[in-house]
Amino acid sequence: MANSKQLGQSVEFAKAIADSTRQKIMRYCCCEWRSVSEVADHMGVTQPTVSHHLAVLRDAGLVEIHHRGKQTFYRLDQEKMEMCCGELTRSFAPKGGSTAAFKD
Amino acid sequence: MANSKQLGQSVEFAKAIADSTRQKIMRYCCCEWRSVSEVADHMGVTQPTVSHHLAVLRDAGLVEIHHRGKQTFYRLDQEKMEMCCGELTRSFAPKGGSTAAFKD
DNA sequence: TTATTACATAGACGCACGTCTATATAAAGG
DNA sequence: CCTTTATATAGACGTGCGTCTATGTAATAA
Repeated sequence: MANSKQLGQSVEFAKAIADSTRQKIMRYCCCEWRSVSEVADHMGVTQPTVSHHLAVLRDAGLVEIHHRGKQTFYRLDQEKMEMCCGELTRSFAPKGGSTAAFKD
Repeated sequence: MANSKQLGQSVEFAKAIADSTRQKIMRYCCCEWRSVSEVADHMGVTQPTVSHHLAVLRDAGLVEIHHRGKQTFYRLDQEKMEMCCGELTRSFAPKGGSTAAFKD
């Protein structure tokens, strides 16, 4: 039952980022540690909704977590993001080199 | 150009590839032109299901289309794929360079 | 201890999505 | 014309997902 790992990884990654609210959270948590309430205040959704989305990102391994007191801080794992995007590129754009996407 | 459109593009792209059947089709149509029935025969789903998934990929601009006689051929647009993956990387992994995803 | 704060979890609701069968459309041939 | 082949489309059905409210849990302070 646990076959085709690589494909499952890319599918799980795509599902994790396939939501506008989640991508907003990802952008907000991209470069700074953010608490749950901080994220909830910054966006137009409730705190449980934010917790749900952060749990999805956590299960996909896309965020780092850090506890301090009563608060929980999340930050996007940029390395993991780059790895997943790179895997997508290698899977679905094998013809291209590594520079085609970075033309100015 | 509107920066807010980029977000919508990334969400639409993620939604388009966030399905295992669709990713299988994408892999099968990655480097060769494939007819609809050819894809349906290669996978375990019906022809209308394949047509549906190809329509989703077409609406997202991820496949090229070519008609010949009664048949319709599809091929994954690798350039578009690389552009979308690059946009994801630039959005969610801005710290990394263009080579970090390929480290061992 | 109790109260408060921050977050997670459970359950419900509605909508979107994947898959199917049935049917329509278009092209090629008899 | 009619038939066959290849694909697209419509509709139905079940499942998954995003969001909410209500509640549980852990940490801090009085």
